Amino acid sequence: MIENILQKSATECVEALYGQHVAKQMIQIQKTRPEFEGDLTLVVFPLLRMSKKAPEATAQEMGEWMLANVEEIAGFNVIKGFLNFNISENYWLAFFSENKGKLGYGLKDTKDSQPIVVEYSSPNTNKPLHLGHIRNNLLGWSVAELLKANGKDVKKVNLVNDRGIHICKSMLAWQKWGEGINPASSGLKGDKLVGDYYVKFDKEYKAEIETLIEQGQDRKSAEQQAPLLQEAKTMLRKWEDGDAEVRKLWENMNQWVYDGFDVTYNRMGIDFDKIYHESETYLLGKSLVKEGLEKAVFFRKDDGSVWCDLSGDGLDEKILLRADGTSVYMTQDLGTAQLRYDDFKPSDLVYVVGNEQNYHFEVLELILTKLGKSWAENIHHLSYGMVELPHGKMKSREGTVVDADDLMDEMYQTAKKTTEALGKFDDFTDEESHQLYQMLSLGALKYFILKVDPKKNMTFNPQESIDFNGNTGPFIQYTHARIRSIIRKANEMGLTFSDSLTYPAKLEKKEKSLIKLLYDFPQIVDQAAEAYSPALIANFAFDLAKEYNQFYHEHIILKETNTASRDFRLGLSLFTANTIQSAMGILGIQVPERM
RNA sequence: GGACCCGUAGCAUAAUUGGAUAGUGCACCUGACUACGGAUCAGGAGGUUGCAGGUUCGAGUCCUGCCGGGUUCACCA
Repeated sequence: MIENILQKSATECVEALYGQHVAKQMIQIQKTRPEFEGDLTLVVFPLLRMSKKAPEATAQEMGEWMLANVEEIAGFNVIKGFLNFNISENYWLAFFSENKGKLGYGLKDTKDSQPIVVEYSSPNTNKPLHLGHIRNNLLGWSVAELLKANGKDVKKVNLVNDRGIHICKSMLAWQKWGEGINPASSGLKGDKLVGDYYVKFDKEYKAEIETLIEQGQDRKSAEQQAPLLQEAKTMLRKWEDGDAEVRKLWENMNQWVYDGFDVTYNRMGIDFDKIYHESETYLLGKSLVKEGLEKAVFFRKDDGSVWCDLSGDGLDEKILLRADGTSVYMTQDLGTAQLRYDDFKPSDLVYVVGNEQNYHFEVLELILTKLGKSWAENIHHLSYGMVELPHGKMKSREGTVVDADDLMDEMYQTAKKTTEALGKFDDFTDEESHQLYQMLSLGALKYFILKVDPKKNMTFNPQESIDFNGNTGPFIQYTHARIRSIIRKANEMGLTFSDSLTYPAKLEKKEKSLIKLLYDFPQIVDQAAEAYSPALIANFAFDLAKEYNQFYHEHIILKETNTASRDFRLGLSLFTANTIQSAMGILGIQVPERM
C-alpha cells in the first residue's frame, strides 16, 4: 500500500536528515484535499521538534529527499506544514490492471479464526415489527456482512424473547376476548393479531386502574392490584410451572407470531445462523444466579428476592430474581450470554441493541465479570440511536408507530409509480417489474437507514426516505444500471476491452480520481468493520457513484476514437460497477442490470 | 437528584479519529440531451459547528462551566 511505503520512507528520511528515530504515530499520511495539488500528504508539524526548522523548510527538505529516494513519488509541493506528494501514474495504473478483474475486490477471504457472534433483531413475540426494529435488523445484518467482508467468521444470532409477563398479557387478553380467533379465520398476519390483543390488554388494564382509583385507591397500589395484572402474573407462574394448558396456548400464539415475522424477515432479506429462545435459556440464568449466591457475589433480601450490589462500582443494586422466584430480563441475559459463549467460544460477542439499554449492558458485563467470566470483556454493545419521526418519538398510544410491513408496502408503491412515470421499461414482464420495484424500494429504505452513523439518533422522514434522487439507494442503483448498459453495448460491438493492457499516455483528472476512490475500498471495509459502521460503506458507495457520474459526463466512452482510452474507460467502468455491487451487497442492497 | 449520550445552513447528514478555506444531499434559483441511460451533470445562494473559557503550531473533534434536548437509574423487557 502506498500509504505504508510513504510512512516507511518518511521514517527513513527523518533518520537520514535529522539523525533521529520517529515513532510511527508521528508520521501522519493522509489524502490530499481536493483543492490542493497532489495525491497524499505528509503533515510535518509533529516532526519540527526533530528538524528544529520552520515547517516549510522541513517539508521542502523532506520532499526533496523522498522524491530522490522513493520510486513511486513523481513530485511534491509544500504548503505551510503540509508536504503534498504526486504519486506516479504508473503506480495507479499498476493497481488498476492488477485488481480490475477481481470479482471480490476489497472483500477478504474468511480466515480460520474464532468466530464473532452478532446478536440482532431479538424481537418480543407480543407485537409486530416496527421502524425501530427495522433499523436494528438492517444494522445487525449489515454489520455481520461487513465483518465477513473483513475476513471474519461470523455467526448471526437471534434471541427471541418468547416468554415473560408481556407475552402472558396478550395471551390472557386473547383468552378473555378473542373468541377463538386465529390468523386463518381472520385473515390477519399472526404477529398483527397477537399485537392487537396486547393492546387490548393494556386498554382494559388501564380501565381497571381508573376504576380502582375512583373507589379510593391510590394510583400505585391500583397499578399493582388490578385484577388483570394479577391474572397475568398467575399465568406467568403457571407457565414457569409447566402448566399444560398455558403452555399449549403459548405455543399456538407464538407460532402465529413466528409465521408473521418470517414473512417480514424474508422480505427484508434478513437471516440468521441460529435462533435462541429465552424460554429455552432462562433456566440457565437462574442457575447462574444460584452460583452467584454461593460465591456471595449476590445476596438475598428478606422477601426472598435476589440482588447484586453494584454500589461499589458507582451503580445501584440490581434485581436478579423476583420475590416469587421468577426471573427478570437480566437473569435471562446472563444465561444466554453464557450459552452463547459455550456454543461458539467466540472472540467477540456483539449485541446490536438500542442505546436505551446502555445501562443494562454495563451491568451485564459487570456482573459476568464478578462471576469470574473472563470473556465478559469481549462483549461489545453496538448501541445504536433511536429512530424518531419529524414530529418526535413513535408512540403507540398516539398511533404514530410506523409498521415495518406497511412501510415496505409504501416504498414499493413509490418505486412502482416513479418507474412507471419514467416509462422506460414497458417491455418488462410483471415478474421482472415486481423484482425491480422490490429492489428499488428496499434499496431506498435500507440505504436511507444505513447511511447514518449507527451511534446517532436519526430522524426518519417518510417523504425524504422515498425520494429517489440525490444521496439515495436508487441513485447508486441507477449508476450501476447505467454502467451495465454501457458494458452491454460494448459487448454487442464486439469490444474485448477486459484483456486490454494498453493505457492512455496521460490520465484524465476524473479517470485518476475514480481509480483513487476504487483504491480506497479495501481500507474503507477495514475501517467500517473496525467501527461496526455500515454508514462508512454507504458513504463510499455514494461517493463512488457520484464520481463515476461526473466522469461519465466529462468523457465519451464507447465512441472514443483513441482505442486505448476507450478500452481503458470501459475497464474502469466495469471495475466501478463491480465495486458498487460489492459495497451495496454489504448493505444488503441488490443492484439491477436495468432500471 | 445520580450516571451516560447528543447539539454542525430551513431540513437531513459528512468530516481521514487533533490537521489546510467545515464537505454532501433535499428544498430554492440558473443552465446542459440529434455522444454512450436526464432516476444524470454543471453553476448559484445558504455556517460565529448551542454559549463562554481553556489546552497547542493547529479544535466541529480534547478539558472545564453554563444553556437546550434525550436515555437510564423498575420485582417491565
